[in-house]
Amino acid sequence: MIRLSRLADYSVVLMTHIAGDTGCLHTAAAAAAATHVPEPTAGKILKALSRHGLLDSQRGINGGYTLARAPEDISVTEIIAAVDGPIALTECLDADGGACSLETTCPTRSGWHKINAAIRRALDAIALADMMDPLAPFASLSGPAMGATGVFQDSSKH
Amino acid sequence: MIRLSRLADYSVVLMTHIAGDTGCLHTAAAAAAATHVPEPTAGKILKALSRHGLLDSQRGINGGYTLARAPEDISVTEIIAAVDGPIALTECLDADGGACSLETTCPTRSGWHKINAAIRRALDAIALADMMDPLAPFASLSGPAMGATGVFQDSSKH
DNA sequence: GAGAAACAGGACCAAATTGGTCCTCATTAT
DNA sequence: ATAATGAGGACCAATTTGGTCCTGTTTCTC
Repeated sequence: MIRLSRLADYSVVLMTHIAGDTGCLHTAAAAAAATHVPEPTAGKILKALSRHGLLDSQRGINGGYTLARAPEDISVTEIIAAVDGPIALTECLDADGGACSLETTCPTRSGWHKINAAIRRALDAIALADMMDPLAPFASLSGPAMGATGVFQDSSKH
Repeated sequence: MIRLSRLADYSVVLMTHIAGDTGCLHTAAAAAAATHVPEPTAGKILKALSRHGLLDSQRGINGGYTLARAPEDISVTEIIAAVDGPIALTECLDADGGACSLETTCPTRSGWHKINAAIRRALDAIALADMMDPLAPFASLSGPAMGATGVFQDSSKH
């Protein structure tokens, strides 16, 4: 129903892997092997992440990648956006939002904006660090107000 | 970054249109014309919505569609799911979740589950009625707890 | 009872997007 | 100097999406 691109998925997996061992460099080949992401694709993703400032890269022999920031300071949104471009649930929400011919009449547009913002915020609040620790997921987010909404509490069905 | 299919977008627009005039039947052709959705595609979508119990259909001459329930009782999630299938942000979250070869080792899987649930809940909470009234968007949701989180408050950037 | 208008369901095709591959260049340590 | 590694971009293949069409079936009107 809502689809995240495979590249975006890969990029989070790769970032999580690299975050799992900070302090040493990870080559593209090694990261690909560890995560089972096809190597050329992993290379492509890592380049993109580096270009967007989420990874620091070191060239030359013995080069590789490290996290540019602490895992707590990297949001899932940033990772996905680096690979896939910015959030846009529907076409008319894209960048300049000009393409939609229904612009003036479309009664749902403002509704989509709200939904878009809601999802963006949900993802913004999740840091790479939260993806790494399956036992205490999103504990850092569960302040009193947040916890009360239930939005971040996993459904028992899952 | 996160993409909703065009069909899903159309389906919400169509539902909103029909919800705008309950009590009279809307033919596929008329709804298509009013919303500027290509007619054959609109027909396809309306059939799907009807099949999933979101619309009631009346056959024969003078036939058409009406809402099966009140706009307040139809969630955006249902509409999208009727057209696109159930939410699944990443492949490994799909139905039986068997396809992912990293299943046992993948450190991000539980993280995705959480994100998936969060987004699902955000959408579940939004009813068709909320899409129709751009001036008081999601007012019904803004109970004290919900309002406090800010999740549903539109960013000022938008 | 016949015909027209509308939905039901599914087959099918075209095109856009995605994602994967490869090639060449730049950088750096040994 | 050479080998290993990242940077960047061109390119191709295939999946997915979305749009069209055709053949029923139902029901109202004349």
